[in-house]
Amino acid sequence: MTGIRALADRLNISIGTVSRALNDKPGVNPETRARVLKMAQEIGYVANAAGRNLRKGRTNTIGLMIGTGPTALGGDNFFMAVTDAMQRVLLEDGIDLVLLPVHRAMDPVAFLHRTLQRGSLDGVILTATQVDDPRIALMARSSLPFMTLGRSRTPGNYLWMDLDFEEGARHSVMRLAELGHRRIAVCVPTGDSNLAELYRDSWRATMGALGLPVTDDLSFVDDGSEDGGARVAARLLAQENRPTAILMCSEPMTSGFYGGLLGAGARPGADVSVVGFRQSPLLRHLAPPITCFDMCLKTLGQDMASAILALTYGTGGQTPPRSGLVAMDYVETPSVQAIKA
Amino acid sequence: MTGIRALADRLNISIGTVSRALNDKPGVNPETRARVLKMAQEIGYVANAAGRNLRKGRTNTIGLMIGTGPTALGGDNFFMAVTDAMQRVLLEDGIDLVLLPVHRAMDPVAFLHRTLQRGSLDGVILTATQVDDPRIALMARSSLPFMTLGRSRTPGNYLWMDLDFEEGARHSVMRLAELGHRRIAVCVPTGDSNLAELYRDSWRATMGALGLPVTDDLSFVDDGSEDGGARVAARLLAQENRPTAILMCSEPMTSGFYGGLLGAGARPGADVSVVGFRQSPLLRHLAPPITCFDMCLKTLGQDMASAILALTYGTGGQTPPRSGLVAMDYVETPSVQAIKA
DNA sequence: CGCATCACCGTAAACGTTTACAACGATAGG
DNA sequence: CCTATCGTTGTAAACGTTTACGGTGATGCG
Repeated sequence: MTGIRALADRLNISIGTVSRALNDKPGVNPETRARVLKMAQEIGYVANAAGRNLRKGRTNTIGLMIGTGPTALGGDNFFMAVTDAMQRVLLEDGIDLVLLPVHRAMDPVAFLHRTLQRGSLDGVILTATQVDDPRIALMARSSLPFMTLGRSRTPGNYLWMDLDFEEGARHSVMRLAELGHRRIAVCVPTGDSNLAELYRDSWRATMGALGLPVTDDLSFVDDGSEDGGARVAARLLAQENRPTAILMCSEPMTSGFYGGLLGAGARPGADVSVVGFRQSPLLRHLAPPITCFDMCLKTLGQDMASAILALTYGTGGQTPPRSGLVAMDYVETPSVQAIKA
Repeated sequence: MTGIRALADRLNISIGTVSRALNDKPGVNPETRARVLKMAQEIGYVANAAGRNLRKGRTNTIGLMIGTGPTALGGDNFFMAVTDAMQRVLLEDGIDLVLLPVHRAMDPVAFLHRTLQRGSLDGVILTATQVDDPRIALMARSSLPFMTLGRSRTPGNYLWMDLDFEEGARHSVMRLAELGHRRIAVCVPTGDSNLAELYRDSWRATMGALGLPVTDDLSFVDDGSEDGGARVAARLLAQENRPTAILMCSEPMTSGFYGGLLGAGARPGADVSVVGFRQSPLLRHLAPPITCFDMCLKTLGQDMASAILALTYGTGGQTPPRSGLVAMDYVETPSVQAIKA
């Protein structure tokens, strides 16, 4: 004798009434309801998850698919900051978050497919979206609510939220041009990250609009590690007609790039202006401090949590959440300096 | 018509046989089994989680209870490193990991109690154990397998794994004494963390054994932030009979302590020897580099995952996992220097 | 009084799976 | 031929909950 049965027996009423009382359904005597709630509190009854899930066809669980390793979105603890804020909102509604980590050897699509089939999720959040991401098509076919952190070029109208790094790249280039820079480089990690792709596209477009050169030797690519960043520094310094500024799109690479410059006797800021992407513990102690974007990851996480909640559990009443970009503030430091006339 | 029923109908056999075939139960014709598996693969059938959970009374899910915020164990991305390694092992057995984050305003015990009652977990891993942790008694009463990352003084024989920071403190003190230091301080964050408690106890015991002074002015406590570390530096420098060395037990505090020293014109290493705890991105760019312990978090995560798997799903055959400490390597840098004779 | 309405409650079906049990035909042994 | 055994399969109960449905007594109204 366990579960709701035990509770009902102890009160000498039926399990139906107990269930109605606990779930705030109409048609139960207020006095009876009070007795049920009191007894439930007393014996610490909580509805069994599997039974409820099976009957209601919903699990109160949202899946968060993340990549792992150095090339994960933003690297470092970007992810923790967003996740923490998300969980805080989800918990208020009693919704669990389960991590779906994708490691190098796994096929993300097959993994996601299996997970969907198990029916243990009410909704899904995809992160680390690729330029052309087959997971989006899979989700769309699945009829399960989902959204993405980051955009993809996969067509279809799904819900996404993203940081406005296109505006970030545009603003950085314009500011550097204002300071007299003409050879402004960009650096992205290898891989298929849509973030990197859009960032570089925006750099290219802005450079073109300003009549600045957009040549291959201004576009650096290496793996998204500190070593990769150091190699980029070496390659940049080796050019006879050096870029005077660079936009970095990866935190570890930014750190490594700094190290590469300093190791070769070049001064960040004075010799090569550097714009990073996100402030992070990894970069906080760079000297000079890195120019980068101040992004409110807490807001991003909260907004995403609210959005997936509305999408998944929302009654038709409220307005559906809209896709959108969250702005970032460009914070300039001596890592960006004017060209000496 | 959905689920296993659809699969059975398509093959014109009963759902019982299908289930037996999929679960490798004996008593099913090999040819039939092959047909079932093939068809399952073809239509992408995966057993519904809720149905299976309800029937089998197990959920293939392990809960990981974590603190959040700056005082979380090890701060920074210590947690991510361990979790990532854990998940990799769990995934191989098809076990999910669900995060149970505890925020400041929540009562961890009530939260854990509710979660247990829901019956959605097969096992639990507790982290950030307090000196006297009521969650351990709760788990022990629950008859659910559990283990902890970190020890507590709560009696009872439960399974735990931990980093051997007692040995770390002991080794650090002995090494500093060998270098001529006599006034060796220790710094821990405020709060009830058992890690900090044991660390300081070990410092005290080793100091005593070596006949070195153990006075209150050698024991610093402040909140576990960078600001807290900076305040400790100020207080230390203000003493007339300054400590010549200090053991730091928190990453952010170590970073702040460095900043405090440098801001006051004191040189880490030359003026005050500093031993950190863990190498991390936050500390990687300190100058001089910080002396600290090299701990293999990947191994720790894997060991913990294997242990909780054995404890939760293990057949009686294998030997039960044992509690234990994982060793750390003391890596000395110029942040620790000998006393000038 | 007869009937309809109402508030409240109990009953039982349903969710999708696993598994104990029964059933069946085939084979073997007496 | 009868029976026992074996291999394979079908049947149905069970897991714990939610909820549609029907039932019951009380109340209101004509």
